[in-house]
Amino acid sequence: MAIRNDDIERIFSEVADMLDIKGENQFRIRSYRNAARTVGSLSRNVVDMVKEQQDLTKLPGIGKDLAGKIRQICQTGRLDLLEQLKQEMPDELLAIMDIPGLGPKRVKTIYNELDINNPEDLKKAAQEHRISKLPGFGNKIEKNILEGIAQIETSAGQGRIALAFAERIIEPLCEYLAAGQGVFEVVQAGSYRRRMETVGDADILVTCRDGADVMDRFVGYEDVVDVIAKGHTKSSAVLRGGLQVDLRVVPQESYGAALIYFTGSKEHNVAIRKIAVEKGLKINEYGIFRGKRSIAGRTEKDVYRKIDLPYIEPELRENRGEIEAGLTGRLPKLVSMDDIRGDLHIHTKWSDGRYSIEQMAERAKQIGYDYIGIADHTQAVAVAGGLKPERLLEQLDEIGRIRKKVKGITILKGSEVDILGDGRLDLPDEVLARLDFTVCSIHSQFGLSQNEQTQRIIRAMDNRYFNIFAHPTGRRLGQREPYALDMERVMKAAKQRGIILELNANPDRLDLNDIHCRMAKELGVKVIINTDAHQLDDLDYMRFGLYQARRGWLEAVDVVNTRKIGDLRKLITRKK
DNA sequence: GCCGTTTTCGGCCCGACTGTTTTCAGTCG
Repeated sequence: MAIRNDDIERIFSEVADMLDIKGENQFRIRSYRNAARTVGSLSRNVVDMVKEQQDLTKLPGIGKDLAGKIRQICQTGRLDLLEQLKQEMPDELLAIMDIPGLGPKRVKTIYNELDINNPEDLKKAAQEHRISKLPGFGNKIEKNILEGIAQIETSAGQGRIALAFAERIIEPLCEYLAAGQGVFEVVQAGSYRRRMETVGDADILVTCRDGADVMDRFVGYEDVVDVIAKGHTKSSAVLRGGLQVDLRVVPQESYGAALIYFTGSKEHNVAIRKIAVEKGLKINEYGIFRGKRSIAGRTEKDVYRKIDLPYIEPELRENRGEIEAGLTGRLPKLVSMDDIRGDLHIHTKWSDGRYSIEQMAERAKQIGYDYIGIADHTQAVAVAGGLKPERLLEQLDEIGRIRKKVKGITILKGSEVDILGDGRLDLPDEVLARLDFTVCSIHSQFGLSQNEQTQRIIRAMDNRYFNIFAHPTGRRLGQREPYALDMERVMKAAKQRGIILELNANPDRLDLNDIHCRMAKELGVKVIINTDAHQLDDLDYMRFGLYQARRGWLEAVDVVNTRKIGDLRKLITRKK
């Protein structure tokens, strides 16, 4: 089985957790956690880097020892150290660590004193009040453990929620808070502001006259079902539906510093604090300090400037090289909505869309686009009403008529052509030749092996009418895992053939992900952000695609639907 | 375990809240 980067990430993070329970050196543990993250956010396959005998110690946080361990995992699929740790303690203990309020120390105590190593036994012990008798434990902790277990049991498999869904919960809460007496500013921070594809909890920052008032108002919100913590400056509550909200009240002069702190990521913050320390400064959520004197804090920009960094866009704050880029003036100028001129993956009533070609075109015109591309399904996707070649040709004639009617926007004739199991395209070449462009995609046989799937895709790309590879991994957030494919090989094949990769902006897909976008940029593969709209409002999904593109460091030059129609046409015309 | 114009040792980000304790450890972000 091919080892993926996230396999290595998981192994290292399990090692870190187990070393933590053992009470090992905190900094050694941190090294494993850092390494897990480094590998997890890498835009290249580590397995390939090992095969090519690249120097892994060039990676941040990877030294000689961890490089050796990575090689071992890549070559054998396992890590001796982890196996050894599993001999020393049951790995079910890691499940207990997931319970809120239980960290390594308490888990260790529970395990040593009561020989409990799984959530079921723990639940039983708590019900029998054996936990509260342990040293350092009490009734409250015991009660919290039971609630935590219950929470995990009910929300099992739920976890993080999609960004678009979080938006519908967080925005109304912010409006509610902003309407409170004496409130100056309410701003969303956290992973939501960094526009991560999923959000684990909401982080909201408030400046106001009186913190206690805001906290009272917060816990009084109609959707609050549980208050986890409530202080003068910081409170946490759970909303109906399970989303946890952390609210922080900060003084206005600390607004920028707090926004940085609360936006994260944690890793970004650690990195900038480290730079501050090297300069004899200290950054916390109240400002940036020399000794006890605050030297900045009102705006984010001020704080960054004091450590010689330019403003860093929230989407970049993952400690994936943005700090080094900032220090050397190489930060990307991220693509934005103003750059987008069109959308080339639009469905209509002709297949499984809900509106007519004309309606979709009119809406696109309202948005301000220069062009759109109609791309309905082909016959193989029968459940979606895929078009047979004759029907598609009729549709092309219809688009010809609509072009005369709807002025001020170019309507391109396209098709979402199904990639068949053997790598053929679902339309004969003579029909493909009549199209302005194709988006090609997979809707069947998700279960092929990585090698088979990759070959299938590359074989399809050999067809000279293959322009855009749509929703490349086929994942649906929280519903369907991506099919197995070697993204690096696929991208290299796309690059050779002048094929564009789609970043599908549908919030359930967001496919490519951020790391893939970065990979495309580094390999020189062009990306197109399409909404895959099936109805009018879906056209507004473009912003979610943009968020993801920005997280992947993409600039307008990397994204083809920022081009004028003439330049776009050139990019989707392949050499014969 | 990593890292280095204070390099091969001695550092490694910072603070709030909770619960148990009576001055602080543990957890979290």
